[in-house]
Amino acid sequence: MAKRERGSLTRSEIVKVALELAEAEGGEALTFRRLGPALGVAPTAVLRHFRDKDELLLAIGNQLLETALAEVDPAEPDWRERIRALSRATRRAFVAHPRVAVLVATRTLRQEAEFRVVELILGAMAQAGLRGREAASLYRVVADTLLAWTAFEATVHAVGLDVMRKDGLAWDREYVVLPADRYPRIREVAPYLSEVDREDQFELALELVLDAVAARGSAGRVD
Amino acid sequence: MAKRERGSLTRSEIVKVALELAEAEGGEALTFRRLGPALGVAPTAVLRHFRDKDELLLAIGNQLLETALAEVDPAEPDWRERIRALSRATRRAFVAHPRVAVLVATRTLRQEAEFRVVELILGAMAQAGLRGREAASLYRVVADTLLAWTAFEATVHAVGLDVMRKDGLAWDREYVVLPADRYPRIREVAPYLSEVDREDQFELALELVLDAVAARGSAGRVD
DNA sequence: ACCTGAACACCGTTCAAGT
DNA sequence: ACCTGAACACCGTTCAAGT
Repeated sequence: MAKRERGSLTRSEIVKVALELAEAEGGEALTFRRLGPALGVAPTAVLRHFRDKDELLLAIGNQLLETALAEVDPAEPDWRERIRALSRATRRAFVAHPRVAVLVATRTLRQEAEFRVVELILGAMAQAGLRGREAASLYRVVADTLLAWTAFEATVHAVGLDVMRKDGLAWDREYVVLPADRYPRIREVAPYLSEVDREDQFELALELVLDAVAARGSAGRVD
Repeated sequence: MAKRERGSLTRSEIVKVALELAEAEGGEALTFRRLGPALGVAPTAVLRHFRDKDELLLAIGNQLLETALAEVDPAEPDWRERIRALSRATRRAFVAHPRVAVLVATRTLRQEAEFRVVELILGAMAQAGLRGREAASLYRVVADTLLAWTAFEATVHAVGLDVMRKDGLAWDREYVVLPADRYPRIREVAPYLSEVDREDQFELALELVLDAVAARGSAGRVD
């Protein structure tokens, strides 16, 4: 534990170390009592910078989104490509920190980075030709699809790391052994389920939504 | 606390009371120390029926899915309608117990009811004309879309109940107040965001996926 | 076989006290 | 202003003991 000068503890360093701690030792290791010492400080010192644990969690989520946003070129002229870039970057950022991602992916962050993401998606909707009510509706489909898939993928990866937990998606090892007479379809498709590429799935779900946006927006398109 | 005979504590009663307790007092009230007395029993007695808290949680999730499945008519001949019925029933079951739903919606349950859901969706894929690898791929899009939206909606409702928490999706109250120069699109669309009907959104996302399934399956359709 | 009660090893958060 | 240390009110889980 490095010695610490008095004013040297910052929110951003706490977030960074918390992220590392949770990723290295698992989400359940993310406690003030372990985080303090990891920062070279008393467990309660962190509470001088974050009101409570939830505020720390949301800040960590914001950090993941910031990382994703940094990879997106806002000058990219094609709105579909802009959404793809955002989606892939978000997926990468969250999957790179799966154990933390599962803790924050389903949360509404209400932080800077989230607003920027919303603005980016809404900008794409507008360029696709969507306005008002319809823009809001399709925005939600896009945003929630991104959010949902990201959360899902993060869960899969986190579970892969936490070999201890009984949770999981080991279709090949578990589902194949089910009684074939009661679950004939699962039996049939099980070998393919285990080899489905998650990145391809993510792209596919994304394209379905973008197709819908394009179809509905084509009347008023600006490009 | 009703007096209890010795062998009278069952898994199904524990699940039922746990569901009620969590729904009435919030997810964080779902502890063995509170659940025991609610059942008229010592806190640790529940551990005689569930290995640990996680096993109890998965059993609660299974219970929600059972409720949903009971509403689906497996004899419905139209595969799209079967998926719609399943999706709506799942949505209803989870939204009816939002505080519990957020705890279990993103989990892989590996219980009876989950297998039945998978089998049902895969059956629909087969009837749509999808086989093997493609059936597996589109199954995942359908299942994950259902799962993700259910989790999302449950979160929104749970947050609505937990007025205490800072979390939420109060677009109308919060986002409108953002600096318009930095977030012009949010400013424009904010009023519509708050009035988007979630059930419609759910249906829309679902239809997009069903359209994709129908398009890819039309070659080998069985009907 | 099923349940209890004490004990163990943890939590987040508050708050008076230190520097 | 920032940090510490003790204290408070909780957790899940284990285990010897009871019936």
